[in-house]
Amino acid sequence: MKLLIADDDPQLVRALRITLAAHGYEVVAAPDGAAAIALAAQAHPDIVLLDLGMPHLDGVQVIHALRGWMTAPIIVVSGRTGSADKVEALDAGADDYVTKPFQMDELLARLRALSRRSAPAESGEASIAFGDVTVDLVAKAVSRAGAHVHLTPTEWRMLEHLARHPGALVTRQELLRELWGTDQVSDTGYLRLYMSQLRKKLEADPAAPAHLLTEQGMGYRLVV
Amino acid sequence: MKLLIADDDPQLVRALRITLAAHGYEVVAAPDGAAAIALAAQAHPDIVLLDLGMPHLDGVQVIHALRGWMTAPIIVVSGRTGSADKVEALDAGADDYVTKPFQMDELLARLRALSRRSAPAESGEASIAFGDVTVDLVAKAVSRAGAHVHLTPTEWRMLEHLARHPGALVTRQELLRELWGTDQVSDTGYLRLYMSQLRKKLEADPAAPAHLLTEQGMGYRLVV
DNA sequence: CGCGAGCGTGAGGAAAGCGTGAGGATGCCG
DNA sequence: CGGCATCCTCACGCTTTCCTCACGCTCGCG
Repeated sequence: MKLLIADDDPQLVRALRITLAAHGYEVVAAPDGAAAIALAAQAHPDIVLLDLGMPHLDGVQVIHALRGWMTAPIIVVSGRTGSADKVEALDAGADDYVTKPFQMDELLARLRALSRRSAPAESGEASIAFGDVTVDLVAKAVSRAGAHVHLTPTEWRMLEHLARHPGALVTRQELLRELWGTDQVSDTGYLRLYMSQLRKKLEADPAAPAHLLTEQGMGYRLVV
Repeated sequence: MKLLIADDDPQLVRALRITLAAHGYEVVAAPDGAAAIALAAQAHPDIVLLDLGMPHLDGVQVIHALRGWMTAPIIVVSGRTGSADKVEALDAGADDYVTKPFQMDELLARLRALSRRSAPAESGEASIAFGDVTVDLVAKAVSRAGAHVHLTPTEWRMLEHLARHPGALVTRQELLRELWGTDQVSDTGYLRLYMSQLRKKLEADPAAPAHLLTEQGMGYRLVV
């Protein structure tokens, strides 16, 4: 998560940089509006932290300029507490407005709230594909060569679990616990049966599976 | 734009309702947490305005409950100014936190900022079509081969929910929560009945549905 | 070359889930 | 008060799914 800080107060920037870096953010900083715009264009930050009281270029103008081409959330940090200033900044395109002085944990929480909302829009790992099969984890739908494939609930849950860990080995215990809520390792007859049916529905040659692989003595693996 | 206000102060609710209605919002209100959850399930608000200090159910619990199934932005309005309260609410899933007393124009600006950001994510199609049936989600009207089809309220809400997620599997829990606001998984007699009636009205052959499909053991799916 | 362990797959019965007709309960409106 | 639309309950028969059982196959190993 990359963060652009635009503020002309070196001490505040220093404090922010240390705290934010400690919380896993990558931080870049600019001391005035013009530099902030240039840096945003170059570094593509995920979130912008923008001070309103910078020299040479009004904060609202900076917001307008940024909003001209980027959609990342903008949090305004300002000493002005009047509602007119807040309204102006928010309507210019800011997503949040925090007044100085502020508690660091509140700023961090607001950062989390914004990144939480913008994250799913950007990187939706909602579906995975292997061979001519696509698995849509949100719609709970499976298609093969464009045609919808019908799965029973147990088949689906089994495939879903494998698809959520593509490439990883999934042990039999894990699948049993996931599908039947039991830790019984006694008989694994179910697994063999349902894996067989999945392969019949999804593999070109069920006898020689290319993606739903067996790891003898361990479990199963979905390779994409 | 529909707004849900959850607050136990009748005077504040009244003031908010008047101001927000004057700015073009459709307003529904609930006096406590449980009612807010039920109303949210029923009314599909675009934004939720949530007071933290309500009786019977903690505001944070309400946020968790809402976040379990809906993604609309939540603005917390609270008299508590401590950063710990803010962090807790934001991390529970709230999108913004405004402290009382607040300026109405600031709240309006924050509403605009949130709706601006969530609008493109949520905006689905205004109407969808399958077979010889057209579902107009804005006008709440259904036509088949050009002729208007009359649906009862429950039938409509069921179809609407399916139509808003075309191709996706909709679980029975989801529909029950949507139509009856309950988490009862006990008996699903309603669903079977209303689906039967929908098919009679919309499918060429109700016995062999082509679009309103059953996924045994899971739920229903509308394929276009 | 025989053998046992692990795996794949077909068949079939039991159980759960589903569709639908009939009809009572409820609320609305003239 | 009576007609009407809607919601919901109940019961029955049918379909799908689940799971057991049995058998054949592959592969590593002595």
